[in-house]
Amino acid sequence: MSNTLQAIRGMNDILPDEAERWLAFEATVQQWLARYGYRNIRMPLVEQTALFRRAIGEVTDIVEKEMYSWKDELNAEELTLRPEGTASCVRAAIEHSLVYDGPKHLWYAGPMYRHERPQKGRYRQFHQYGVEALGFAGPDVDAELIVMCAALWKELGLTGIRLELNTIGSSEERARFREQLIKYLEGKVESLDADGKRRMYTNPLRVLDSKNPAVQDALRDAPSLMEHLGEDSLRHFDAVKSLLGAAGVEYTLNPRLVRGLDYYNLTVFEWISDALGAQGTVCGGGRYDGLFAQIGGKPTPAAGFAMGCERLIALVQESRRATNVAGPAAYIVWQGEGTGAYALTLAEELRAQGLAVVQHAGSGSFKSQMKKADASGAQCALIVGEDELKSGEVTYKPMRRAEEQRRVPRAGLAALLRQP
RNA sequence: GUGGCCGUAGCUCAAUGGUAGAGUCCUGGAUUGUGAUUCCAGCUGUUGUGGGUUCGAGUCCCAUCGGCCACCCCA
Repeated sequence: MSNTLQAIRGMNDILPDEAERWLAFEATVQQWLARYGYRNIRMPLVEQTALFRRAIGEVTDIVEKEMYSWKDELNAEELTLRPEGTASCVRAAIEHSLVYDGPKHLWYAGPMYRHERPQKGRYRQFHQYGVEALGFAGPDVDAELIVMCAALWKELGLTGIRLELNTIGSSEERARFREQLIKYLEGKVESLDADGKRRMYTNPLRVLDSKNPAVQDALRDAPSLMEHLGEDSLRHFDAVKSLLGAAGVEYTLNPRLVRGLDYYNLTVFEWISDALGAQGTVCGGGRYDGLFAQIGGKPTPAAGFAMGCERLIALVQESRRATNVAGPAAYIVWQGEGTGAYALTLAEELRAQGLAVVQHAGSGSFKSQMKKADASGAQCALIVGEDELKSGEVTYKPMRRAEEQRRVPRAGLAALLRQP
């Protein structure tokens, strides 16, 4: 394709058939958010690079190799296309003192950008819904966030999504554990793979998450984070677990779940499906009490999660038999001297009464117009010819049920079209 | 970023190294203004792109772009 332009790798066009599924999905999600009292916030797609470096962490995969960053020569600013939404959301909350008069429930949606090798369910531009509870310290919020996810899966008709849960304690507890872990890893250097060696000092907790069997073998006697947690952290986690139990939400504890962004503490979770291949995480989040202070705000507890639209819509599509999109109420077929204006005003009249009406556009024989009417999925064809024009009528021809066509006066058409 | 498989008509796919095809879609027709079935006819290609080997390349080789799968990572 030397001569033709195509979309950037990993950035997809969403064509009408699929876009309609997106609209249905988003309508469901937004109603669900409203029921939980979350309010919308919209942030720019571009932020200062420093925001993500500080929020997500210097040695995370996202910051190390996945960000679309560049220098805007016009203002000598280092900018980045957002790889996730939480950092922007918290930045906005600090900038506008959103939690000054109390905690806030917020949600946002939109594209995120990560320069990874594309794969099904993993794109360079992908879309998330993010849900953030800012200013709430208690475990009840963690539990509510998780419970509301479960409710959404149910509403979307999704089954087979499992919840993995863990606690990673406070940053102090993690720091102490980190030292112990590094000491342990130093004794096992020969058994680590390249990735493990690289991460040993920069991000040793992620070494625990390795899928390499040899590495896992070497980790058999590694110290566990859970044993390094203090009473407060354990109590918080117990409260989350017991609330989930009360709500009937099942989970599996995954002590190796540490998540890829540095800002998390205490509760972390992922919702995972096995129906999507290797990109099975459909939603992930947790508590991030340190983030506000980390990017220059007043210390403020917070928790949230993000879910991936592409992956969820793929699941919905798989689990639900294809719902046929409703066509317009009518397709106007017109032919003959002066019928164009008659058809146009008829269409506008019906639309003004809330009906979806497609008027045939362009040339085409009568037969081909009828074919288009059928292909549009319209409930009926409205035929306007010179005869109808003269008498001020319209020929009404139902297309989805066995019923004879008939001439009807223009006046009562809207009511007729509304009948099931 | 690493490794593997793949790329032919709008779509789904054929074609021993020897003339690029089918189905579908689309367009027109089967008595004047009637769709979805049927019948007839027609349109559709720089075989992703660029090189190379060969008398001859969709087919073999190299590069490149794109897709899929796994790793990695996460939504």
